[in-house]
Amino acid sequence: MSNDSSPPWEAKLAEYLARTGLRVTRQRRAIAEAFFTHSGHPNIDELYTSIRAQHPHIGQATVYRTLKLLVESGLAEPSRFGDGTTRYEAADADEHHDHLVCVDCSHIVEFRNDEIERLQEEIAAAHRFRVTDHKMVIYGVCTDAQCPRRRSPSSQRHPDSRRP
Amino acid sequence: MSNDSSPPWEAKLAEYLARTGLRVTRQRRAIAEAFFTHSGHPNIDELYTSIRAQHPHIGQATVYRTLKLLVESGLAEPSRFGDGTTRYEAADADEHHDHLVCVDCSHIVEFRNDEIERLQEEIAAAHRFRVTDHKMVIYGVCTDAQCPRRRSPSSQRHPDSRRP
DNA sequence: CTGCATGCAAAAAATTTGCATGAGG
DNA sequence: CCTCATGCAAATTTTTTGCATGCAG
Repeated sequence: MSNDSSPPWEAKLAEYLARTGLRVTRQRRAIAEAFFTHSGHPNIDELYTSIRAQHPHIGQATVYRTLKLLVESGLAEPSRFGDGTTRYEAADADEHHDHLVCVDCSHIVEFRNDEIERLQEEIAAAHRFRVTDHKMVIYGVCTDAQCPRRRSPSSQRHPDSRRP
Repeated sequence: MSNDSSPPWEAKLAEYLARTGLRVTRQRRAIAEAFFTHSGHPNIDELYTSIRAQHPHIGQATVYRTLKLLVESGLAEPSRFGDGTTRYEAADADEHHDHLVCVDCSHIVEFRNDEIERLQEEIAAAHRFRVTDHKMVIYGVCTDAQCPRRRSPSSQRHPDSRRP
């Protein structure tokens, strides 16, 4: 793994950087690779940790700066799921999806629902808004044993504005 | 204004505090009153500022602590709209609504759509989740002159993980 | 070469917490 | 009275920024 001739994000990133007059640096490539290789919805700290393994002297600030570039270029998408950190995932311009988050184990399930997407456009139009983006997060609890960290069925409010 | 014999939240708050073995203090009453009187979706800083006018020596930490109580009691609901702060609004248990946020002027419009609510339950059920809460925010731009701070039609990405 | 990029550490911003003092029931 | 609550400041946590130096083009 990681010896693919050229992953698709490489060209998109290079194109964005060129277009914006920015440079393709070793760090940006390393951070982008770590990001696109990482599973799930990592936050900066998790990315920084996994990057450090291969590139011990990349600074955390560079990870922040590069993820911001990835978001601006449309390659990454940020979300907040209530743990106080911003989490990122690879963006797919024409296949937006939303999230279902288990408040017990923090497991995240992605889903897409065209009807909801359509309703959102409809609602925005009714209020004379042109949609630029939208986020929907459903917080819940697994009703069967799927949830690995399943706990007692109390204290199940959504975790907005909570820190661990 | 503010000389109503007894606003509805007063009893609910007292009941919650009693049930939890906590006390009804001058500060908690003052903060709750400021919160329920405040229009829009204030954050802690905005609440603190408006409370200060009447109660100059209430500390910011008390505002944080009290808003947490209001959320736990179900009287307030927290949301994040992308400006880096947690904003609060009075909660209405059986009339959940979502938000439409203008990325130019930060104006917030509330809306409710039963079809979306229903679809959310359906989606959660399909993934064997029991919904505890959900949040949907549509970011957009006013398409007519409603938006007071309307600016150039560029730089219109949603403002997640952004600080002012 | 020249200016953007990086690392480091300090700064900011939002929120939480420790502790001595104050006050509700 | 006896806790719980508060104010204040310090501590935490996440993210941003300043600056001297490094490196891409």
